[in-house]
Parts: sequence; C-alpha cells; structure tokens
Amino acid sequence: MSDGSVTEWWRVSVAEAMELQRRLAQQVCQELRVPVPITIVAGIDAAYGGGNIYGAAVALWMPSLEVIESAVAVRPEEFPYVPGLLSFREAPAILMALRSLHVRPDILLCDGQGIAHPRRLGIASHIGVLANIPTVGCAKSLLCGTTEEPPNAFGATAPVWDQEELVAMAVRTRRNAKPVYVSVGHRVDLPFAVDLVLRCCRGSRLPEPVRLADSLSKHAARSATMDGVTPSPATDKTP
DNA sequence: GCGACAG
DNA sequence: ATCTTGTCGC
Repeated sequence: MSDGSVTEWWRVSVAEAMELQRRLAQQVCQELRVPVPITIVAGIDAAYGGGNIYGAAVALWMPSLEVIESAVAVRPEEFPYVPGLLSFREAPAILMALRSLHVRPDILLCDGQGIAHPRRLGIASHIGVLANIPTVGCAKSLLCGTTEEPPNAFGATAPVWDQEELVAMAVRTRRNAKPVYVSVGHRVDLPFAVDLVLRCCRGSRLPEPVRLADSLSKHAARSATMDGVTPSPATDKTP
C-alpha cells in the first residue's frame, strides 16, 4: 500500500473525515486501563499563527505537578476548522509534539472533548486511539449535550446528557468560575477522568497540564509570528 | 427549513 | 482559535 494513505489521515474531505470518525469511535475504550499509579501526566493544546498550527505538550509529575519537560511542534494549517472535526486540524501538530517528548506520559489531558461529541470521537478520544494511550477530554464549552449548573464549590459536578447518554460531567474546578466539561477520552472511565482533572487543579479554572500547554502553544505561536519569521515546517514529517 | 456549533 | 482596553474580584 502507499504510505500516503496511511500516514496523512488528516488530508481527507469533510465526508471522509466523518466516516473515519465513525470507524475509530468503535475502538474507543471507556473502561479504566491505565498504569497504576499514574506517575506522569501530559497536557496538550494548540495555537495558531502565521498560517501555522503550534502543537504543545507539557509533561508533569503526579501528584506534585512539577514540570518534567515540554515540547512544541509546528505544522501548516491544512484542514479548516469545522465543528466536530477539530482533530483533523490540530492533532497532527499535537501528535508531533508528543512524539518529541523524552518521557512517556501515563495519560494525556486534552483541551477539547473526548466522547462528548456527535460521533463520540472528540480530539481527546481520537488522539488516544491513534497513540494507544489513556486520555481525558477537558473542554471549556460544550459541543453537544445538555447539563445543569453545578453547585458553586470546588469539585462540584453535574451530568451532561446527549441522546439519553451520559457523555461528560460539568466540573467546577474553581469557585466563581464557569465549569469545565470532562469526558472520557480513551482507556479511562468518567469517575476517574473527573478525579484526575481535580487532582491536577492548582487554583486556575484549567487544570495545570492543560493551562501550561495552552500557554506554551500561544507563546510559541506569538514569538514565531512577530519575529517576522514564518517557519515553513517540513511537509514530509509524519506526526 | 432553522439554529447550534470543541478550538 | 484570533482580533483587542479597560476593569472587577480575590
């Protein structure tokens, strides 16, 4: 077979992308299959600048949340932003950043949905299946589903339902702040996902791993963009 | 047909 | 996500 069809899975049409999601969604594991105890957690996120996408990954020790190392990867913007197809736009850069880490995270905390997705394959689940690693989705807003406002206290939760299915939990990670939406990514169950997110909170609305990855990706995009430098990432590298 | 719509 | 100033609260 030609390696192009295998490695560049994101270079597809919107219809093909949705079809691939339906297929990969069947491979998502919603049961707890993680190393015990969790020693290394990595936060991942992406930012845009100058027509490129900056994927970032930050690895931290558990339970201290001390940073071990971080990495950034740059890729050109190829797939457009289409609600429900975010992973086809951001995952290539994020996977490349993950690959350059020298440590192997036990689990990934992703900025975005896990199975709280129309076809049950948000970016967290997609990356989990592709990399065969446990993942948790932690989004700042909902893509689908309905919920109630959780009590205004740290750790309070409220279920998120979509089509009669429990797809996520609204979680209050900080008093007086809007909740975040935690969902199963891959190889974890919902209770564990919520617990991990809470154990990663250090005063901010976003759990530390995600907050740091968000910050790193933004700084990388910003600094590269205003140096008049518009990096031309190699197009032949596979994430 | 109309509105909603992760980042 | 990104474009952008000041402002309210802990």
